[in-house]
Amino acid sequence: MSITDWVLHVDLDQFIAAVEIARHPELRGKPVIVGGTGETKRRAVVATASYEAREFGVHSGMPLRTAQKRCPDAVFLPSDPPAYQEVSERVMAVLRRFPVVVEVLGWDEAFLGARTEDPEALAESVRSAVAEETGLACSVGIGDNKHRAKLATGFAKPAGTYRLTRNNWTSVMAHRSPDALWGVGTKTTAKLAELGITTVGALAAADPAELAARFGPTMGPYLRALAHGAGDREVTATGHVPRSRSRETTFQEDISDRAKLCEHLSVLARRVAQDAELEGRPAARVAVKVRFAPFITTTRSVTLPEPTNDGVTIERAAMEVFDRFRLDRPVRLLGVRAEFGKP
DNA sequence: TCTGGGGTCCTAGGACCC
DNA sequence: TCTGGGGTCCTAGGACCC
Repeated sequence: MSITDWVLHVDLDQFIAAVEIARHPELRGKPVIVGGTGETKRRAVVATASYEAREFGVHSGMPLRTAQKRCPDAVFLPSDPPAYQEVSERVMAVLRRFPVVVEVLGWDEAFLGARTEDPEALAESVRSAVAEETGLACSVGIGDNKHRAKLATGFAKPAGTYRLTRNNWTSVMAHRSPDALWGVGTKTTAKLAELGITTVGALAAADPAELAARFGPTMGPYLRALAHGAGDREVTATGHVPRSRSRETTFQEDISDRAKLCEHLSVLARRVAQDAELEGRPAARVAVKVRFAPFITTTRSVTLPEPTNDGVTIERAAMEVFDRFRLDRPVRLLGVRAEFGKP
């Protein structure tokens, strides 16, 4: 009898939309789009669209305005993070009742580290327990590491299970575009295309030296390893220690007035200081982010003489950093981030 | 496609020191 | 002051993810 280590990736289907549908049952079967305040005229993007809305080409990250053009009959709802957080905690509690290690990835995702001979059976028990106790559907990817488990979930959706391991990696993945990999996006895919690499299979066979020359000594080999399906297999339940806390605001209308910007900056800085204090960790650096119209983003930062989460000090540091920006265009976003020192 | 908010990790250049 | 090599910190920016 052999006991095998498996990684399961549990991902709730259309999570935010599903929570809203659960509390507004009359919306079931309709295109539902959640994001911002729900007002489609405001600057905001889609957090989650229901499967019905996705039929119209609506997806996460799309401006609400665009979503409304594509799907004028959709129901638009405001985002309600505390509600999602609460449901998320209930789901995670269900997962923790299984004999597994649970590593939470976000509101709607978790890795499970499991010792079992039948991961499909475990996945099905998880799916039915979550459905029964929360009313939510989820999909489960089964893999021999986190990377493969995560990608497997994509093939499991909706409301299914899929197994991706070294045995079927090549047949499932080799022909796909590199951005199918977890950690490879459109930019890297475009750079790879310049090297003549347009598939996962080609990336797996690429010359490591050439990749290192293009992407650096760490990222180059890492990309090739990803294409082989390599990945971390360690699932840990220990909550992670945040590296930073930030707050940012996109203005409904661009602001040019310096005094108004300073007011916003001061509010943001104090909120960040509060967050840092709640975290119980002193900030070592303070960064200010300015997004100018049309969409030009720059960041400046400073190392504090001494780590602190004193609100006045953080606010003053943010102001000093802000002084270094040349405000030669209207500003659409301001942000403040506190970075914690190494523990 | 007039593009939110909250994060993480990597790279690279310059300063500074030995 | 015709000038090497390495280590580390600081800073800005890029890319990606949920």
